[in-house]
Amino acid sequence: MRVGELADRTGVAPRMLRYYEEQGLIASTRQDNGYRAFEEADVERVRTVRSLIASGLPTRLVRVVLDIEALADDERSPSCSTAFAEMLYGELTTLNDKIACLTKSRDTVRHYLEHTEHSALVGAAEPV
Amino acid sequence: MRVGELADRTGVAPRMLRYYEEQGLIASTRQDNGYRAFEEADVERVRTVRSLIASGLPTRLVRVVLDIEALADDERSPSCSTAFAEMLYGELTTLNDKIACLTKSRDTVRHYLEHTEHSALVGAAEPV
DNA sequence: CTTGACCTTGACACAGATGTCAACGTCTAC
DNA sequence: GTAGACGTTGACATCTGTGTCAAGGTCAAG
Repeated sequence: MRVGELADRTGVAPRMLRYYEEQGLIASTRQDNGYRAFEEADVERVRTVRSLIASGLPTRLVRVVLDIEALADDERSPSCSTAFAEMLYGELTTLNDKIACLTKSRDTVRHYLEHTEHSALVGAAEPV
Repeated sequence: MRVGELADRTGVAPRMLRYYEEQGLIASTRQDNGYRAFEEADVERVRTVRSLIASGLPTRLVRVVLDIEALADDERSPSCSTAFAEMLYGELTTLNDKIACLTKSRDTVRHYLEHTEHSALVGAAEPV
């Protein structure tokens, strides 16, 4: 599919899709006419990219996470440099901190809403 | 305490503390000489602000979360406009999405690390 | 009184994510 | 073949969160 369709299906502007490609977060082949060609799987990938970026990860880290996700199934006992592993471990810690912080905020907001006369709204959000 | 001490104790540059104040995320009184005066509780508050911003929340939302947190203990059955409640509900959904996305990425990274020869690193990170 | 550490405000600069626009090529439909 | 929708690249603008610096006030120590 071309960039416009991918944009329609993900809700992400073509401009940003090109930017993500430039940053190495998504890939495309080229048609004879120079148009980008994306695959079905890119729809999911773009959604993941969006979420990760919205969650405060810089593109450079999004790339790492996606790369790891990609080889997770094949290479089950991978070897990597200690430096890389330590970097990942640092990021793991950062991710845990972010999750903890967001969870606390989420609970704060939810508890607040539950105590307003609009508490019915909260019904849908399942506790974790 | 003055801005320098708060900076030392939070690891956040004075420049950013003034910025956060400008954005309404923290408050200070002024001494006679014009110096900002912060309270003990601001140390925690600044840490919270940092975490929330690092988690991708824009300052405008950080303000809302902190405001809610502040009145959570006093006003237990607050009344607010439907529009505000709906906005909060929307943010609640966003927070849940971010948490889910970060959790998935965290698990991806952790599982990867566990399968490398550096798996010993992961020991500290408790599963959630 | 001077020095040095700390504070003030204000400005300018920068990076990352994003919007917008121009100039131009491609393709479909009339 | 021309119009219109869509694609391409490249440039510039904007917003946020930051860093840095200048010009100046405050204050404690020598």
